[in-house]
Amino acid sequence: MFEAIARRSLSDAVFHQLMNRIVSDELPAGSELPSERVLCDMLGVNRGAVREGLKRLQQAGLVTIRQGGPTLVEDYLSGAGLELLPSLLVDTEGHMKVAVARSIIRMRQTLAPDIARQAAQRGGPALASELDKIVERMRDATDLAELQQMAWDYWQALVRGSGNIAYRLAFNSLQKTYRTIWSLLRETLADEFRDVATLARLATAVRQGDAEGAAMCATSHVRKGCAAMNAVLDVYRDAELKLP
Amino acid sequence: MFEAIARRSLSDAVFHQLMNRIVSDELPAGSELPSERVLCDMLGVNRGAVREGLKRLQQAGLVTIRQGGPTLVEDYLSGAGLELLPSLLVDTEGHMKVAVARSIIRMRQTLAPDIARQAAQRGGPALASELDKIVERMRDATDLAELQQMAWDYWQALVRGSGNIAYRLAFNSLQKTYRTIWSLLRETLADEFRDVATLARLATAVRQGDAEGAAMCATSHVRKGCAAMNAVLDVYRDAELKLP
DNA sequence: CCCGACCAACTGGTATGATAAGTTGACCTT
DNA sequence: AAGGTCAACTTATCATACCAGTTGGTCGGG
Repeated sequence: MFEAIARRSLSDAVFHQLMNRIVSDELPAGSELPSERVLCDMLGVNRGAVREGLKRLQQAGLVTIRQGGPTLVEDYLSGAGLELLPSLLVDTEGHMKVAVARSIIRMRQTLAPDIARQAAQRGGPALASELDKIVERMRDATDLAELQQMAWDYWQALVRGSGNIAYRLAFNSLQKTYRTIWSLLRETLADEFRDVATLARLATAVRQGDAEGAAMCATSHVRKGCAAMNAVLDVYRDAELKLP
Repeated sequence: MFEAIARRSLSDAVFHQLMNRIVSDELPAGSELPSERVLCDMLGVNRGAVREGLKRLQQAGLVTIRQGGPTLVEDYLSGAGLELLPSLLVDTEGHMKVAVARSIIRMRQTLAPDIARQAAQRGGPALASELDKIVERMRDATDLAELQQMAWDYWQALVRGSGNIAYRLAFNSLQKTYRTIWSLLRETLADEFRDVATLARLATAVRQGDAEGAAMCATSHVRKGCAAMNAVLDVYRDAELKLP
């Protein structure tokens, strides 16, 4: 019903404003940022806030800071990591970039089977029980929003159970990205969420240590959602999709 | 011969010290950090430096900062993104975590074929020519270090050509990770680097738009390196590998 | 002419103080 | 017991110094 009041610090505001200007090519790669003191005047904040924002841009690989020289904008496609994905998917006006969305779908489609495979190899009955428990709750779910959250919990458990740290970190980055379009995904992926049967079969495969069976379950499960998502995106071919 | 003098700012030092203490569980999830002022005393730096470091920890998903309350350490396996991988792979004493290394190898093995597949679908002759050019230079290479760099350039071009933004960002994160063990990889992956023939076949598949052929080339190419790497890691089963 | 020393005017980096604003928990009132 | 009040924390912000590195010039000796 009620949602938390969003509060952002000044340095957050500095960071996001500059990041958005960079990813929108308003500040192209190779261009110079104004000096810290000038930025203070332009943004109307103190130097500490500007410095914190710039340091975070540097950490994100979007700029390089040199003492004595100007701060340079880097090519974010070459320097930034997966954590930039949420900002690339949705721009400041709330438009979703279709090309980015397709990229994410593809990555999910590629990783999901191997996550399931490795989970079956290393998860054991403990993981299988955990998955079964989530499946049970999904069977009883009435609300689609609940179902969506539980489907996510299922994958979170699977990734944890895979014991693959790289997958887990990538999954975290993807989660933050999904959250930006969470409500849109709810309707689009509804059929995938309701495909509890396949998730149950996947859990069984995990229990039996059937790696290839688990991978096949994962493949067929995410195929549903990927197809639905691509169908939605096809309507907007290479355009931008206005989010509600 | 000579290498650049590494200089790090105080806020960098603060960030890295705290990050290392968090990923080494010296500061476990749920624990509270000292207040900014106390940290200033303990670390012997000014508050600005501490604040910049803390803000970066927050951005990395390692802590949550609340005004009025203590700064809490988060579970980095649940909150951090792929950009944390370099810090997890090698600890402060220069020991490589074998489990992390295996995770990365697996991710590479999973993503590589689909990167090649998508590159073949979308790269076209322009990409193929670029790849051919790199292959030619690799054939002439004498130094293993040069070969390593060019092999990397090859994959960089392939990922760019795939047009998949998510892959590209993940690739950037992986690159920063590889760089931390660059010299170790040189010897271990030597056989993969010398397998220029398969890269040439992959380029041909890209030129012909043969997606599945490209994927198969990629699979067989990275299999060599992955096997070699796993063989090295097997010696150190679940232990840590001291880097030179 | 060239090269190096020098210097002034930038740049970011550090330090310190004061003030505002949010959180918490004890305590007191009703 | 529920709710209001307040003191003692915390982080957030601001302002102003000064330190340190880079840059680009001028200048003088080879």
